[in-house]
Amino acid sequence: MTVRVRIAPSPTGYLHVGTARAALYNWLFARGRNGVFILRSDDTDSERNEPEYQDDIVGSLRWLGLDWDEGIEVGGPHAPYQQSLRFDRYREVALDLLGRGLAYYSFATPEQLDEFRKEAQAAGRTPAYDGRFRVDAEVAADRVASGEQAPIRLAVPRPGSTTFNDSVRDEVTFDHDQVDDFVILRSDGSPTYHLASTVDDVDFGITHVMRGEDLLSSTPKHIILTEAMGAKRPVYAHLALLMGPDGKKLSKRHGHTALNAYRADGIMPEAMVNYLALLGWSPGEDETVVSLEDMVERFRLEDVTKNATIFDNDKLEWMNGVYIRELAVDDFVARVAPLVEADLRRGLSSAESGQLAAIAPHVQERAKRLTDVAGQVAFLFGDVEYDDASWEKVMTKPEAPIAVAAAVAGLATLDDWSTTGVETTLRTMLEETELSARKGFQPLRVAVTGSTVSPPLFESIEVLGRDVAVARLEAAATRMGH
RNA sequence: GGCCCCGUCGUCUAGGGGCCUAGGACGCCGCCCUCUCAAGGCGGUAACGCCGGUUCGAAUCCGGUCGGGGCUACCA
Repeated sequence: MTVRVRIAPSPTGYLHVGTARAALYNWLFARGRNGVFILRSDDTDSERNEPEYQDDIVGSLRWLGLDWDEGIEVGGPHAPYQQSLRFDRYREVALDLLGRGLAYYSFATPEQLDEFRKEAQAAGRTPAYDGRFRVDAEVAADRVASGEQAPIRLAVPRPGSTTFNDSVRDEVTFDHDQVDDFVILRSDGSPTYHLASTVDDVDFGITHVMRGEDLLSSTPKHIILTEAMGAKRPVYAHLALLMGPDGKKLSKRHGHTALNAYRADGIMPEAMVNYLALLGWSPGEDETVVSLEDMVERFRLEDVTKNATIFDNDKLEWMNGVYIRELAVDDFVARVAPLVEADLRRGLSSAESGQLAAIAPHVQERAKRLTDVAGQVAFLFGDVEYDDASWEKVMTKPEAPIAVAAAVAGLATLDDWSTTGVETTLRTMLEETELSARKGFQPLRVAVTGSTVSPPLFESIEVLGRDVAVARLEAAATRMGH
């Protein structure tokens, strides 16, 4: 039987990193087994759905490099893959269950239910609704026929229990008195999540349901429903939730929860995938940088950890640096050029593109995020902006004017304008002025780049060009009062 | 409150009775390299929540306890 898995986000918010991780695990599982990966939209909540979110979900998944075989925007044999378009089907299932006595119209009032739950809780019993206010089928039918609106609840078999074998958690059992007679169809005729989701899983032939642990205790409901529909239950695998640094469920106050924010912050999709994959899964050996092919080949549900995992930005950033350094230089330039232009708020001329390409290898190994680069190369494409602290720290020292003057003298007449030419000239300057490299070069760096921190000095000067470099040195000399 | 899940360095993890004086990675600290900052190299810091039990032997098995998390809607 071919493996069929799905990810089913609700378009009520941007793609959450936790959902992205679940999507990745499903994708890895499918790809490693010749399976089918499906993207479905669980958009039953018309109040909170936004097209913007749907677009973000699709776009973010694609950005990560995850493709799907059936679903939103690609269609497939079970189209549409959008719950809001399948309400008739859910109603049909609910009515069928009703007809077979497996579900019933519920006339319990919210007050009754509320009171029941309060009493149960006060008595230390479980507050799950057991259907005690259920009325006779004929009575119910009459009331509905006379126009009364009522939700349909599933009649959970009592007494009873549901046991299932979770692929990551092993055997889990829920006694049915922990499971209430939950609503499957609201009184307005719309389906609840539980109904829509399990009908789709059945209809779409889903074989493995991999999802967040927050749905673990809903699983018996889904199993009872599935089997009431006469279908075979899928294999379940519940992934532990992502936590913030304080151990609480990852939320906005911890920083970013939306995947798109990481993209905007200069995280590479390849790094994100690698990081997310290892957040709760281990290939078993002492490896941290793993190729996508390796992941596909080695991913197994049994190797997914049960522990809740804390999202660690530092490690993500480190890994992003690793991936940035692995890039071919021209690929790096291609990814970074638009960011530099955005920062400049203008396009790069072809000469400037050449400068960017020339300095690229030197900033590539210094970047942790793609967005770091614009700031590191800004000195090439505009006037110098002196960083106050840098100026104060370096240019007020007695050796600063000496070093700058000597550099101007040397560079202005340099014939061989190359990295080595610049270096030789400046090292000669060092000997003449009897300054250490540190003391002699820092003033030049500040004069030329505006900061004590920059790409390597000789390369920076070379790429800047003689005219600009010398002009900046002279301007700095003037500013120092010499 | 009830039910369910989970507990190895600060974090992600390896480990599945002796290979564990517990390994790797991030972070942090130190040294080296060095024109700054990074990168890189080398070294260091740091964990089996606790209590019992089983066993010749327990991070590994069992029980309890404590701690964390999830669910407990006509939300998803």
